[in-house]
Amino acid sequence: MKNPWLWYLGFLGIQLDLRLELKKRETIKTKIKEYRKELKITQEELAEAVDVTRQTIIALEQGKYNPSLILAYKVTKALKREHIEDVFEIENEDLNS
Amino acid sequence: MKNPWLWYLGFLGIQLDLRLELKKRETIKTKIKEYRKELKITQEELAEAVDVTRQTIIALEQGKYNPSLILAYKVTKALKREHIEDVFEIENEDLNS
DNA sequence: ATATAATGTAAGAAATACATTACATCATAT
DNA sequence: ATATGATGTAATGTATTTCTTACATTATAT
Repeated sequence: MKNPWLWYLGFLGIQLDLRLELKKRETIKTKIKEYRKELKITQEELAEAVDVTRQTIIALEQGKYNPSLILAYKVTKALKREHIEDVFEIENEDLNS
Repeated sequence: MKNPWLWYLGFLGIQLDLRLELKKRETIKTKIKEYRKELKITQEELAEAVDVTRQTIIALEQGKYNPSLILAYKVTKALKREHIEDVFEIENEDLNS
């Protein structure tokens, strides 16, 4: 990399990459943790109730991914909520992922 | 396969396999097609609106898979419905998949 | 202070949602 | 009767969810 302009372009590229990465991985805010604590159940118990691993619950609580509809529904019911949207807050920001 | 009992067991196994296969792939009834026709839009138009391919819309209309939450949400809004559950009817049968 | 329960992190394998391409069928209009 | 638009099927590839295993950290109780 001799040419500093090319180098700079590369740098911009990396920045863009990081932003896209954030945009993709970021949000899908959920109230799972909040509601789970209200019900005084552990991650493990919730996991068993909806038939996934504890890792999956952790990832969901941290908004790390976009769950399948059925899983979102099961979690909603396990947390005694009526609508999926009560637990998973989907915002316009998420809508370009 | 000389022993007919073994053969029969194998046969039962295949039957079970087929049933499980159905159970997995089957349902997730949706009203996508119904609501889409009400709005007089084509599969292609809906696909563009929610930013997936037409193949994906076809698969969803046929209940061929369990969409991601965000996709389910986008489709719900594109069809002018309030709740995801209005469009995707998740039933107890689906809950062991 | 230390054992134990609960939560978090990481990395790789497995399953499946979704994309892509190409072609087939069906309906409707001309 | 045939062109055209809308819908359906199939096969293969890519991306992301979910599982598995193992270990690290934090909270709680004794």
